[in-house]
Parts: sequence; structure tokens; C-alpha cells
Amino acid sequence: MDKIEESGALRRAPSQKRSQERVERMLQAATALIEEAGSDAMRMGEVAERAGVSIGSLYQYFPDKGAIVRTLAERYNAEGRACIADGLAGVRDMDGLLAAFGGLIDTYYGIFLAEPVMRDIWSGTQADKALRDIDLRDSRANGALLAEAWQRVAPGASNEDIARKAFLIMSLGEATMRLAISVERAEGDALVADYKAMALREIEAVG
Amino acid sequence: MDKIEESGALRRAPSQKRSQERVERMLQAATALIEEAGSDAMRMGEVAERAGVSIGSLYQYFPDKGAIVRTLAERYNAEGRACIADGLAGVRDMDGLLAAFGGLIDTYYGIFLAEPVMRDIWSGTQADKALRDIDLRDSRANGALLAEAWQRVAPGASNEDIARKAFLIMSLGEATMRLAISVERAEGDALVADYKAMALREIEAVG
DNA sequence: CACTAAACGTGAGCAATCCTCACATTTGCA
DNA sequence: TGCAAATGTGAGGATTGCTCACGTTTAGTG
Repeated sequence: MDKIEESGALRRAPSQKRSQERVERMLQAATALIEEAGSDAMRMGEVAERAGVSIGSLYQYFPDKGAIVRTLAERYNAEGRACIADGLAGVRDMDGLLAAFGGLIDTYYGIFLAEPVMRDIWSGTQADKALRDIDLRDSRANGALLAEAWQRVAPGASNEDIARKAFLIMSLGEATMRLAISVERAEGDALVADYKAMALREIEAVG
Repeated sequence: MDKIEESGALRRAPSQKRSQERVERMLQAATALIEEAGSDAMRMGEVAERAGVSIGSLYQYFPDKGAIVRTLAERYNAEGRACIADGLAGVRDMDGLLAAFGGLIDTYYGIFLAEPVMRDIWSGTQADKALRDIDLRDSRANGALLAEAWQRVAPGASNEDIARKAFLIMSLGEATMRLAISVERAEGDALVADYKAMALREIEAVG
């Protein structure tokens, strides 16, 4: 997770080591500011100041403010996707899938609770078109991972159906997380549990 | 739906007939602009110009740009809630509830497809805190309506459980609509159908 | 009608903020 | 050493939400 490769978000790829570190500092500064007051309150001038660079340098690498948020979003997505791929890798039968997926929901919920930046980004996810697209692609990719395991343990079912249902389950999972973190903790826990039961029942129904 | 009463959104309540009409014109202008390019691209100066009023007048009634969007959002919510209350009113048994709720999902989906302003508002729903709160309150109110009918046809079940599940189902319904309108029409239709089956199964499971 | 207070209406301009651009500096390399 | 490419700078342009000091209209009262 060292490279600054993510998407085509960057205006210019820093080729020298010095500038790579500078871009990293910019992202760290942005992260800190989002933690403190949310991405909406994050000011480009502040990001530059905290990173110890000029406004001009910031814009040399990030075409606009949204690009910073998008870059962070894709990093979190990549981590989450790796986590999901890992969790579903060893699944052999339906029971294994149910257990693995149930565990992933709890893990994801824990991450949502613990990561203020991720929370902020996915709360404001609908704000601009580009972020929404990233969100959609993420759900599709995660859905594909789930679908792959699902098809493996339910070979008789329609692949198209499973793919679509997996996509829906992943999208609604994210929606549930967003909902859960915007209510009191106890209620949020219960809502996630309800969602989990619903999702597992849906998976089992096609199995 | 004539009064300009909604929430405490207005900075000053127009008491004279003339100013009531002016406020209505402001909202109409805003609606037209949102239809054309989305609420994000809506400029306060343009709203004023289209409504045939000055910037100052706009801000006399709406404390900020978001207040206009919020006012429109609550109008749509009120309509939707009335529609849900109406659809669930005559429900007597579980089969009736399933049929009524299934029908409501289709109705809601149709509205989402047909109303660009509603789509825009609920797409950007997570943008600012105030809108998110409105969204949450709306889901709670709609959830309460569903819970009421649900409890009626499933008297044995835990009321708390039903209330929470109804809230979740309503929230995820909105999430499904948002998802459905951001993919191709055919896939969106299928996703809504999948959600419907999931929701109905969940309702039946507690019955 | 005359008068007054409150409601209503106006738009120049303030303030905040994103982003550009002309120019300066540093780095990699022949 | 010298040069081109990469990198760095920050004053300021441009946009836009919003304010405020002041003018106009309306409702109500004697």
C-alpha cells in the first residue's frame, strides 16, 4: 500500500521519491483534517499548510478537492475488498459461506465504527457523481467476490440471479452500516443483526 | 398542500398573501432548476431571477440554500407518507399486508423514476447533516406506519422487534431505489424485485 | 383619511473558498 | 557543467453563498 497508483485521480504521477513523500503527506494531512471536522469542512489551504506544501503543489497532483477524497476512498475500498476476498477464499459449502459472510458483516461494522474518515466519506458518498461511481464500482466488485463463492456452493442456481442478488446484498450492507452509525449504538447493533439475518436467509434461499 | 408551513425551515413565515405567492414562486423556480441540472448546480441568484424576486427576498424566507432543498424534501416526504398510510390502512391479515406492501414498493419505484427532483434530493441526501436527519425521520415515520399494520396482523410478535425491522426495511427500500436508478433500467427493475422478495420474506418470517 | 409600525423588498458588495498561472527552483542525466 | 523535465510557489482571478443598510408596501387604528 505504498504506491500512489489509485485510479486516474492524480493529475500528475509523482515520479521522484521526494514528491511521492509529499503526496503522501498531503493525504495524511487530509486524513487528519477529515477526522477532525469532516471532508466538507476540509479546506484546501489547510491541507497544504499541514502537509507543509504550497497550494500550487497540492493542485499539481490533485485536480480538485474531490480527488483527494476519492483517492482516500479507493484506498479504503481496496482494503475492504482484500478483507472480503480473504474471508470468502476458503469457503467450501453453504454453511461455510453463511458463517464467513456473517463474520464479514461484523468485521465491516467494526471498521465503520472505528474509522471516522471512512464513515465521513461514505456518509457523504452521494454528494458528487464521481464518488457515487466509486461506491457503485466497489459494491459491484465486492458483489462479484460474494457471487463467486456463492456460485461455488450453489452450483445449480442461475449465475445471473446470484450475481445480481450478491450486488444488492453488498449495496444494502453498506446502506445498513450508514444507517447503523447514525443512530444510537444499541439500536445500530440490532439493525446490523437484523440485516445479517435477512442477508443470510436470502443467500440460503438460493442455495 | 398550499401552506408554507413545513418544519422550522423558513426564516420568516410569509403572512401576507402576496409574499406567500412569492415564496411559492421561489420554490417553483428552485424545482425547475433542480430538474434541469441538479440541486448542486442550482445557484441562488438564478432561483431569485427565475422567481422574479431579489436575492434579498430569497434570503428573507430561506436562511440558506439548503433550506430550499429541505423544504422541497419534506413536501415529497409528506406526499409519500400519505401514500403509504393510505396503502396500509385497510390491511386485515398477513396476505393483505404482503400484497399492500408489495404494491407500495412498485408505486414508490415509479415515483422515483418519474420525479427527477426527488431523485436528485435523495441522491444527495447524505450531503449535509440536516438533510440526513430529514431522511432518517422520514424512514422512522414510514417505518412506524408499516410497523403498525404489521403488528396488527402479527399480534404475537415482539413490538420492538417489528418496529426496528420495519424501520430497516423502509431504509433499505430507499437505498434500493437509489441503487436502482443509478444502473440500467432493466437491472434496476430486477434489483427492486429482489428487494421486494427479500422484504416480503422478512415480514412473513415474523408473522 | 392620516399616520404608524410592522412586514416586505432590494441589490451592491462582503467574505470565503476553490483553483490557475506565470514564474522560480530542484533533480536526473548526458 | 549544462540543460530539459519535473517539481514547487503563492498572489490573485473567479465564483458564489449570504448580509445589511435602506427604501417600499400593507394592515390596522383613531
